Amino acid sequence: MGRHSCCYKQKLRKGLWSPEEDEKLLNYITKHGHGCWSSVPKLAGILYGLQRCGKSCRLRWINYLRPDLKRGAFSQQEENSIIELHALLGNRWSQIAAQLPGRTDNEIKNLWNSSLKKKLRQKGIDPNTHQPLCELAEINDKDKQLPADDKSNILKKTSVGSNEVKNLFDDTPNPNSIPIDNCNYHPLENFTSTSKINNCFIPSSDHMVGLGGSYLSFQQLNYGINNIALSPNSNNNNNNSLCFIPSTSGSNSTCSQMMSELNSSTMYHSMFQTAPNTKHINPSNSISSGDVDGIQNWEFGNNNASKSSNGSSCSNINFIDHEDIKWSEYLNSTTPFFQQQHQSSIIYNDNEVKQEMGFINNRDESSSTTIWNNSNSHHQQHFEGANSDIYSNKDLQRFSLAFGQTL
DNA sequence: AAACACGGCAACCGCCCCAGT
DNA sequence: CACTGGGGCGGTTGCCGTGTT
Repeated sequence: MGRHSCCYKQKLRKGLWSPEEDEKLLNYITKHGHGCWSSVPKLAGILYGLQRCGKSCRLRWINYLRPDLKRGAFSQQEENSIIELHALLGNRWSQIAAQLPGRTDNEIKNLWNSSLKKKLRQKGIDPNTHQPLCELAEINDKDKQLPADDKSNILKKTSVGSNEVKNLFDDTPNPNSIPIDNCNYHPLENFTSTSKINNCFIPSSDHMVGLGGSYLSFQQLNYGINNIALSPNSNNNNNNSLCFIPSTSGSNSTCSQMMSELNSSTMYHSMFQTAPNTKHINPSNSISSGDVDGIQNWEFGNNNASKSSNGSSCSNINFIDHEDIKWSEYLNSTTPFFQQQHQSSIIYNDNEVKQEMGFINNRDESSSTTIWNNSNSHHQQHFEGANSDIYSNKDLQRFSLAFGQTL
């Protein structure tokens, strides 16, 4: 390709900017604005004798001269935010920078490459996947062992059934797994090579008065969702994001509240609203807004038998039948997670899910976003200004199976 | 004191996307 | 529809200061 056209000009300087050059560029942009960057060197060259190409001027302005830049070292909070955002967005430095006022993508990229990556590795976390290093090693080993046919048939193996579902909630070591010292986490074999979505963004139910539970249950989710956002990560096919968006048309205040919280969540916007290629999927038939309080009953299956949870009867609403929601057509062609067929009506109640999944909801901030990371340690990290739960890969896999039945 | 290693950082390079023609 | 140029982005390079041997 060669150098950019604007740099073919003769006598254009390269390398570090001198204070004099900074002053020339600053004076020019202060008085005239930058406008078309390619014209900056022409005009600034005439007016101030600046001998730089447009690209160089743009970079210098954005990364150094811009008046709204925050100087100095990154705070611990900023570092944490970068790590968390990187887990969601990958190497989309500009999008990460958009969430950190006064910081540039270049700055963040440098920090990541020089410091944060090492810190994560020291903690035993792979900086690319944000998963435990031992888990990754095991996944890779397993993938190498899988014959091609097995890989292509993995989804068939995960077709919904009580036993399979139960297995998904089983964290006990796989007897066939490769032992790794000091690693007590064993990935879910059926999903390791088909994971396409690494983040699942689920609105919180902190304000779900009367529904019980301080986290979003399947039934609540199922009731309130009529929109899905998928945010493919072009840089990392295994780090896509998915969001269940609550109904905005439902008559109940819970859904409105959830939507309001979603809209005020910077995390949500960074993941979906500002992310390129985000697809919002509106089902052709929205979910009817029935009596929320009526959805108290809920059946769940296990290896032995189905049983009912507490609550009154629930004859009208169980899971939304997948035929009522036309997500499946789309999702079938989007992510293997949702290629599962609607085969059973296994549903878990809140306590069952909470217990089985080991969620320990000890959030002490009423308005925070919580991330359960990929490990089974239930480590939580908090964001400000949001009120949502983000479940990542492993947990999403479990959710997905359950949702797969309804989609 | 000199050589070397390392980390932080600024800037460049190459590519992609998109609007205009 | 194809081409072109500008803007933007992520990867990479190389300089420089500091610490270590």
